[in-house]
Amino acid sequence: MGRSKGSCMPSQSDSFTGSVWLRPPRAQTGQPSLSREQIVRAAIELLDAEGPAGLSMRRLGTKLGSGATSLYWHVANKDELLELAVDEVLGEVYVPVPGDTSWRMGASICANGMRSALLRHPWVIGLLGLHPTLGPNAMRLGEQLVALFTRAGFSGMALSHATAVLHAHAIGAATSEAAVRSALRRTGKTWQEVAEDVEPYLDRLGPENPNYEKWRKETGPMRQDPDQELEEMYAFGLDRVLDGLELWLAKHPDRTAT
Amino acid sequence: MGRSKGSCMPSQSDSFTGSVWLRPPRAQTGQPSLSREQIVRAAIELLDAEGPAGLSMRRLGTKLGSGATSLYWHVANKDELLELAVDEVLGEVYVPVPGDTSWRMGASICANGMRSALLRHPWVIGLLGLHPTLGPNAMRLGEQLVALFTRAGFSGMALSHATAVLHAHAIGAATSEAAVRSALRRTGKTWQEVAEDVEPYLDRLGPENPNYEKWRKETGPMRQDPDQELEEMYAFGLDRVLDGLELWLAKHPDRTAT
DNA sequence: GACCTCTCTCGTACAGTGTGCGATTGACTC
DNA sequence: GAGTCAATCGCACACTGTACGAGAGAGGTC
Repeated sequence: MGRSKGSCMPSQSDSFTGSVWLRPPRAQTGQPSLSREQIVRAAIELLDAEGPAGLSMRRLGTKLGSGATSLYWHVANKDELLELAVDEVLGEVYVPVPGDTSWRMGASICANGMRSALLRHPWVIGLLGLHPTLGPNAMRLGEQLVALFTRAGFSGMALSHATAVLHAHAIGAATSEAAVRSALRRTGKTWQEVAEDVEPYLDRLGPENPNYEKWRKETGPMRQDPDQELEEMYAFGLDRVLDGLELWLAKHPDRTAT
Repeated sequence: MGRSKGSCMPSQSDSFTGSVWLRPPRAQTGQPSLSREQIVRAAIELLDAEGPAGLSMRRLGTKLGSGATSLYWHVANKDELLELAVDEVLGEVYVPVPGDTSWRMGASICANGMRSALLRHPWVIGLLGLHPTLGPNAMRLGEQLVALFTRAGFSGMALSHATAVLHAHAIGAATSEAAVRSALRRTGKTWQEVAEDVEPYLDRLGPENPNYEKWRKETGPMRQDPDQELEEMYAFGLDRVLDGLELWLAKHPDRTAT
C-alpha cells in the first residue's frame, strides 16, 4: 500500500496523519529534474485547459517530458496531487490586510477573489467537498479572514461562523455560475440561443409550474449578457450576506461569543 | 457517436438540445427487464454506499442482474446517468406550499431540505458545478421557491437573485460540511482525535498565522460533537442570509425589480 | 580507484474503466 | 411464416491509476 522506500512512513489511508500537509517533506539531494511545484503547476494547466477529464498521470508525465510513474516519487497519488492543486489555486486569492479598508470592503474583496479563482479553475469546485482544505494557502486565507473579522468585532464561535458564511456564499454562488458557464462553453452557443433551446421544454413544463411560468413571462427573456447577469446575482447575494452580518454585529455590540 | 437506432437523434455533445431533459423519451413496448428509474435508483444506492468511485457501469449492471452495456439502451452516457441521479436527489427536498408558513420559515425549510439532501448524498455536491440542473425536480424546486418569494414581496430579477442566494448558502455550507464529514468517516476517528492529529501542524504554522493562532488559543478546543457544531455553523449563516433578505425587503417595499 | 547508499527516473504489467459495434433474443403485426 | 423493432448482451478497444522492481547517477567513505 504505502510506498516503502522513501523517508516517510504513514500510509495515505489511515488517518489525517497521512495527509500531504501533515507529512514531513521529502529529503532531497541531487538535481531532480522534476519537482512537486512544477508537477502541480502543470496539472493545473491541464485541468484549466481540459477540465477534470483532461488530467491523467500519463498525459501529465509527457507534458513534463518524463515517464508517467516518475511523478509518484513526488506525489503519493492522484488524489494528493489534486489536493495540492486546490491549495495552489487558493493561493491566488488576495485578502487585503486589515486596517487598509473597512471589514465590509475587506470581506467583499476576499469573497470576490475566492469566486473568481473558482471561476478561473472550475474543476476546483468539484473537489472542495472531498477533503477539508488544510494547505498553507487555505490557512493563510483563514488567518487573514480571522484578522479581518476580529477587527470587525466578531469573536469566538461567531467569528468562525461568520467566515464560514462568507466562504459558503462564494463557493455556492460559484458552483451555480460554473454550471451555466460550462454549459455555454460546452455548447458554444450564446445565452439567447440556449434560452431558445430550452424554451419548448419550459413551455411543456409550464402547466406544472404556474408560478415559475408567470414569473418567466413577466420578467421577459434574459436581456443582458450572462457575465453581467451572473455577476449581479452573485453581488446581490453577497450584499445580503454582509447586511446580515452587519445587523448581527449591531445587535451584539458587547462582542460576546455565541 | 450518437446512438443510431433509437427513436431520438441529437447527439449529447452538440447542444442543450442533447440534454436528457430536452430529448423526447424512448418509445417502449415489451416488458423490459430494466427501466431508467430502476437504473437511477440503483446508481444512487451505489453512490451513497461507496462514493463516486463506487459507481461503474459494470458494477451497476451486475447489481441489476444484467450486462453492463444493457444500461446504454436506457441511458446515453454515464454523465447523463449522473445528471438523472442528481435530479432524483433533488426530488427529496421538501418545500412547503406558500401560505402554510411565513416566507422566512418556508425558505428555512427549503434550505434545510437542500442541505440535508446534499449531506445524505454528498457525491451530488461534486456534480452541481458541471451542468445547470434542469430536471423536473429541480424545476419543481424553482417553482415552489418562486411562489414562496413572490408572496414575500420579491419580483423580477430580485426574486431570482434571492432564490439564488438561498441556494448558494445551502450548497456552499453543505460543501464545507461534507468535506469534514467525509474526512471523519474516512479516517474513522473522532472529532477530538482529528484535532490532536492536526494540532502539531497548526502549531508549526502558528508563527505565520498569528491572528488565527490567537483565536484558536482563546476559543479553545472544539468541545461539541461535530454534528452539532456544523449544524450551528450552517444555521448561523442561514439566519444572516435571511436577515439580509428581510432587510432588503424592508428597504424596497414598493416591490420594483432591481 | 572501488564500493556502498540513497535519491530519483522509468518500463512493464495488472486490474479496471467507459462505451462503440454487431449479434441475438423475443414479442408483436401483417 | 415473414418481417419489424425494442431490448439485452459479449466482445473489443483505448485508456486509466498505480505496484513493482530495475536501473542511473551523485555523494560519501575506505
